[in-house]
Amino acid sequence: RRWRRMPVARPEPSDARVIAHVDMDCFYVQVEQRERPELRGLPTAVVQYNSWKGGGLIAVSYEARKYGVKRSMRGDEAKKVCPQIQLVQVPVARGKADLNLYRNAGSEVVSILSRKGRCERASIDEVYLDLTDAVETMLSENPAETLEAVDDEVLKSHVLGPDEDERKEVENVREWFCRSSAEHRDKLLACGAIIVADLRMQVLKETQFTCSAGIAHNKMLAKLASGMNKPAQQTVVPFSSVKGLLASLPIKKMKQLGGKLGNSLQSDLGVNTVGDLLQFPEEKLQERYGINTGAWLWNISRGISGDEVEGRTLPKSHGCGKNFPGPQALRTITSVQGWLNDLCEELSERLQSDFDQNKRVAHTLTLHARAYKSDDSDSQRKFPSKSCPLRYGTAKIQEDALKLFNSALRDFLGSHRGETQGNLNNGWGVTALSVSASKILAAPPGTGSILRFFHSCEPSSSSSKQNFSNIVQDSIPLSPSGSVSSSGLNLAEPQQISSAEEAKINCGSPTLNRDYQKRENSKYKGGCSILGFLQDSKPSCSSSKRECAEIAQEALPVPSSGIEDCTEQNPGLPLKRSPEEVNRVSPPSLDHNQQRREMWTYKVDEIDPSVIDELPPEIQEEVRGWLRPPKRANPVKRVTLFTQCDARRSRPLFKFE
DNA sequence: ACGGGTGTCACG
DNA sequence: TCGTGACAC
Repeated sequence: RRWRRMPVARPEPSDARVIAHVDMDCFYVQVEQRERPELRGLPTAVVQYNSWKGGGLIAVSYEARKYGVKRSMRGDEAKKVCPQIQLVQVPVARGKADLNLYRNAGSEVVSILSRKGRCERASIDEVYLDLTDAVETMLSENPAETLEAVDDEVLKSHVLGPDEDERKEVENVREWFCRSSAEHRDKLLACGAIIVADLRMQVLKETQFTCSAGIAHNKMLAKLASGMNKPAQQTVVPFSSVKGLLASLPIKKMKQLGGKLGNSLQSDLGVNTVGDLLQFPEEKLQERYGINTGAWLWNISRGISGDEVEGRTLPKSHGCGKNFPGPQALRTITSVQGWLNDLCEELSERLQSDFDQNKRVAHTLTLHARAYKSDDSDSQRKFPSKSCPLRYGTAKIQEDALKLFNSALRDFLGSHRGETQGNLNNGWGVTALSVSASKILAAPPGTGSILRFFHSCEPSSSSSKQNFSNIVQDSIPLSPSGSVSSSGLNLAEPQQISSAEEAKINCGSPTLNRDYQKRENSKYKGGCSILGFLQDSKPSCSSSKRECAEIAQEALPVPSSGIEDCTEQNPGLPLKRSPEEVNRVSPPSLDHNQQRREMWTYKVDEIDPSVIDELPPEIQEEVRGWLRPPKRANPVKRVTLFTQCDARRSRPLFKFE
């Protein structure tokens, strides 16, 4: 048995750190209660999809918990145990739950919590803070007076005592701080507690949300502590209390041990508490669970965890997905395509807003699905994930996602006698679909102007029947080399499955019920269609368009898809250049990545410096790093693009060869 | 046929 | 590298 996914053991830093974990209280409920204040104080739960058994609960207020309402109950069950419960539905968009409201609320909180110290967004409603520096300066500047000046509210914390059973707690941090036996480490935590209490108060004032927090010397203990006194309270774990705390702590309460590994520890080793783990020598644990996991287990049983707080307030990926349980399973390419289009549309919007807000672009598109095949006994067989370079623009993403799906479906069905034609299939059904965008990096400076430029060219309404570019795109034959993505996948459509439906794609009319099976594909809209059009432009298009296409290819930090590489359809234009011809700008960390280097082709010395100022501070720093010592390129002829749509600027933003 | 939808990470 | 699996909320 291999144990994957366990964190790698890292040595604890020599100096004591002050780490906080902040956890929003029943977050989705609070967000909904802020929207509808009349729900405040009432037993409330947030449900999604309430038509089947009242929907599934995903957040439960503390008032409702008193009645025994639990997460993962059905709405109907909740009504039984708590008839007066207020059930609020998650917003629905494009036929699926839309969590943007909560994501945005989470961002509000992060922006406040990140004011002090390094901040890691651990999930939509959880944050880790490294307050070591803040505490050290606080302690060095005014040791004792700080505490005098501090509001009493801010001094309220639960402080775990050293005794295992008798959880003697101190409520007032000042007393605890000033007690004679106080160690330096404890004073650090006390200051941390004050900072955290203050931050939580700011969160409450500015967002109306309450949260709970844990303050300790590492992430693991801070996380453990944040859940010990909820809601709206905070808990400190002094060093001297760690042993006693862990000794009696059920192993499954520890993060990462709530699943199979925790089960194995219980049933295979008879370990029920973290303390029980102490008996096992590191080698024994490594023998059974592997070097890394074994070492990690040995460490956490002693309260040792060196994981750093990553300074990251933004997500590393965006995904959209939906399940189609049981009878709802999708059984035709057409219905899959319909849903894929919806999912991709949402993803595209989220990518656009990530770009607008954070100046970041994603580089990889991945499709995941679950499917069954009834003919084979193996009912829930493994449906492979597939990925490809991500091209911006809704229509592009939709197109690529469908190709990924078809490619994966072919693998899934295997070399099988799958005489799948039309909408009839060999008993396959898709029970889950999702698309995600990853490898999100800072956009090269000026990308925004380019995107805006193309955006202004595009029709304002994305919901109108904008089939022009789709017709163009659909009519483009895949070149032999274009059908193979850079990752080596053959994404050519399985003709026997989809060609019939593909032909009908543009004839559909919108439906209200999203029943993609009965009606032909309802929506196959052009999103960023001009950009797509330009990227796909063929020799037949006008020369000015070809120029634009080239600009798009060259300037956007977005790979032209490996699926169909239109550069080969633009003969005579200098689309490909060797690295020696231009100074290419790319993040130093990716210097080894040949593929990515070829996508970014700015002349370092010709980037308008003012665009850098538009970037968020964290990204500015990175970008400035790329801009240092510009080496002189050989003189070349150039094409200059003036961005007419950017009225603020009179200078050309870019010059291209 | 279901906690759903998202997100992160280690590993081969 | 990509794809998988595990885990969490």
